[in-house]
Formats: sequence, structure tokens, C-alpha cells
Amino acid sequence: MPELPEVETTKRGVSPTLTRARVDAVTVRCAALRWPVPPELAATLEGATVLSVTRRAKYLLIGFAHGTLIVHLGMSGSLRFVPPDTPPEKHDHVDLVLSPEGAMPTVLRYRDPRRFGAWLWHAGAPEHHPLLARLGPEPLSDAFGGEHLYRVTRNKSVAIKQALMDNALVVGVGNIYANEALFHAGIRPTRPAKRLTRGDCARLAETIKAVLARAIEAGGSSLRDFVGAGGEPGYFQQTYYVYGRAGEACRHCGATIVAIRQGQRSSYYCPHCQPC
DNA sequence: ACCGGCTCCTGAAGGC
DNA sequence: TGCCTTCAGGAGCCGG
Repeated sequence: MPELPEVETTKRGVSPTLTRARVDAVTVRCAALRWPVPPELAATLEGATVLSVTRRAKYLLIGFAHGTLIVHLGMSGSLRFVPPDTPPEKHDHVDLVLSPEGAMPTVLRYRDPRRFGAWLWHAGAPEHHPLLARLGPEPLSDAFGGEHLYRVTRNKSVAIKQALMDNALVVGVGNIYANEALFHAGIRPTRPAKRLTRGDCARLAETIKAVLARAIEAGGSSLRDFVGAGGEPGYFQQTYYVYGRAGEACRHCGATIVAIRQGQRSSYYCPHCQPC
């Protein structure tokens, strides 16, 4: 499932080819994503040139002179380049046929089996789009840190694990990295957010940054997958300390990792390393 | 303002 | 062996 590191890796992978490329054609085979792909998307993009590829939270922002293409990978979405005339496979929902600057035509192909992703168009500045306007700070930016985390959790009785996944507080911390960061900070996911001390928040903010930065670094090695017609781009298996390890031994102390449910999500923790 | 629950969808996993 | 059921998950949205 694409978390922020996968989206960042995807951005870095597609950006060199996509930037300054001209969109020659847009094929939407299935418009039924999380929200309908706008019917006029093809007419809007055809003939236009990509000016920039950026990321905000888990949204990829493909900038044009007249607006922004907003792409979200949802749970199972992926982007890759394929040669022109490559037959689409099941779940290949959208193609951008591109003439990259100084290179042969190629196709940016979007696959998304579960169709939780999104392809949207926004004519104004992307930061004013309703989906982006109320987002919290980027976790790897200086705007996010212990002080911010402390301040925004003071009135939150919700569990810290759920607070971390609230995009209004901080973006890009999904289920996997919320669990992992809490483990490394020694904080149990069920603790009410407002019960975290300044020190807890400082430690937790640092482990969030470290865990995400490390995953992005690991993702760099998969960038080669973007250039060929090859396999799945950007997703990388890492060694997790708690996520998905219910019943297994803690890598630090050997205690048995516990799984619980919090707000329709799986949480995992070590009862010894995360005492409360 | 806050918070819990629902929802979209399909592949994978589990049970008999 | 195979079919049927259950479940996970990002995150917006709605109702209390």
C-alpha cells in the first residue's frame, strides 16, 4: 500500500521523464476511481506541457500552465512507463501518452486494482483545492516537530495512533509508519494523545521523521523500475519492527507483539517496549 | 470542535 | 482441491 515514501519515490521516478513532456493523448479506460475521473480530462490535457511534478501529502501534483493534475495512488495504485502500443492489462485504468523532451514517445500508465485512487483536475492553485487546503504540515519539513505535535494534541482525547493518521495534524503518516514510529518512540498506540508529554512528542516527531526518511532512502534503489517496461514501480519491502508481526517476538526484547483494532485499523505494539 | 463509524473495491487468506 | 466468506486498508464524509 503506497505510504508517503512510496509516493515520494514514485514522484522522483516519473519526474525526469514527465517534466517538460507534452501530453499527446489521454486514455481513461475506467473512470470509476474513488471519485469519477472528470470526463473532460482528456480534452483539458491533450496538447499541454507538464511544467512540474511535486508532492503534497500523498497527492502527486502534475503542474500545467492552466492547472494541476492531482493524482492519488490510494491503496493499490501505481504509475509506470510502458512503450507506446503496449496492450493494457486488467486494472490499467488511465494512460498519458507523452512526448518527453528529447526522447521517444512513451506512455505513463496508471494501474489500481482496488480503485481507491484518484485522478482529478484543478484549474486554480493546487493548495486551494478542497482536498489540499486543510492539510497539516509535511512530516519531513521543519514545520513539523515535537512542539507542533505537542500543541495540536493538547485537546485530543483520541488515541495517539489515530491522531497521527489525522491529516489535519500531520500528513503522510499511514498505518504502517504510525505503528513503527510509536514503537521506536516507546509509546503505546492507545495512549490518549493529550497525555503525551513534551518529551514524548519530541521523541515521537523524531522517530516519524527517521522512519519516513529511511524508507524513502530505501526506495531510491527501486527507481530503475520506472525506466523500462518492467515490473511494479517503487514499492519496497522493509523490515518492520511491529507492523504485521502479531504473535512474533519483539526484535528488541523478545516479548510477543500484540495486535489490536483502533478505528477500523490494525495496530501492533510490544507490551514491554511500549508500556503505556 | 471532536470523534466514531461507514464507504468505495478487489486480492488474499482462511475455513470447511 | 475448490468454493465461499471474511477481511484489510487511505482517507473523505457524515451523523451524533
